[in-house]
Amino acid sequence: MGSKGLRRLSADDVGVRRTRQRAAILGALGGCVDFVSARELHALLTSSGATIGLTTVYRALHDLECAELVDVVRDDPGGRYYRQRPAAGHRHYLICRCCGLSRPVDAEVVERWAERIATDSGFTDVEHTLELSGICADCLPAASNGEPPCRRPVPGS
Amino acid sequence: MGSKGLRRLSADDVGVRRTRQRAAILGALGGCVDFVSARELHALLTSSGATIGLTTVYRALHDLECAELVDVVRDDPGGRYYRQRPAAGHRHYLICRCCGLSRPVDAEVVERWAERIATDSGFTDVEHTLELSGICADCLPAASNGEPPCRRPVPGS
DNA sequence: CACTAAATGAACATGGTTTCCATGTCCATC
DNA sequence: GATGGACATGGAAACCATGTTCATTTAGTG
Repeated sequence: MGSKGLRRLSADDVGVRRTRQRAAILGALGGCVDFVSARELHALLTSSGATIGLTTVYRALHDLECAELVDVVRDDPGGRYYRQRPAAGHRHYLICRCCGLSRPVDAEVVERWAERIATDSGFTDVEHTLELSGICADCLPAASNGEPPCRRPVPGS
Repeated sequence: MGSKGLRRLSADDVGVRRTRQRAAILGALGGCVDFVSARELHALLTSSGATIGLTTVYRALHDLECAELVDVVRDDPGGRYYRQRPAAGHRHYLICRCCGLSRPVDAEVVERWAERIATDSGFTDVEHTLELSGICADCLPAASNGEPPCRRPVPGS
């Protein structure tokens, strides 16, 4: 397995190849505004004509995750959802539990807090995960009627 | 399924019974300092002589989670780990990726930040999850040698 | 003591993710 | 143009935590 991640996905890099499949995955990810699961991405790709295996999608997403080129959130049962990282640096999101709408939030405060915890605690190599979820304005009417999720069963608390 | 949660686990509550198994689960949870998985808890209970089904452990932990009497963290593949909530209110933890040592951290800053996001965003019913992980001082020597986890394969980034 | 809803637990189902492994593809070299 | 090794692919099967079913047991009540 290509456990080195696909750094820049350029043919110049040693040990990482640019393939039709990876290009397709990157392309599809770029076209998604919100978070998608590996299966959703695979369905998207195959339904648009691409020939690609589910395994390959999982692998590519995993590599992208290691390379920190995508952001990941988890839903309640533990499923992973991926989104292209909008800019440099570590981003956090506020996600609608109903429709999956995702919006990056500024978490500078939390970053600094986490750094302080790290130095104060005696722990090294401290990492953090942070997820915010709620009901967006569009979904509020439906959600308050106890209706099921509008589009996708995305992240939970 | 007991979808009402086991509120106070007192016989006064209508519809919730105190059983040998639940008492054992609560007892075992109380005896654990750090996070345990459902399976670990089940193993702990059966190996100490109790007769209890894995299903029952899952159900009880789920109920406790709903009742907010336990805190939950997830490891990388999505498994859940439970710990008795140390006091009232929402707690966050710093957990050693190597040995599983868990230490509650004061996250007032984050709580307030999350509330502000909630009001600013137009989202309602905003919830947050936050996890910190690192390598504790005791594990640092072993971890830096690339050795495998000391005791348990607990949470990751 | 009898009765009933709640709880139990073994077997089975589920579903997302990972591993296996045979095959395919790319690239440098001969 | 052929060769070989490293990297990549993908279908099938394994994995594993969790959910579901349902016959049986049990707690607590009347």
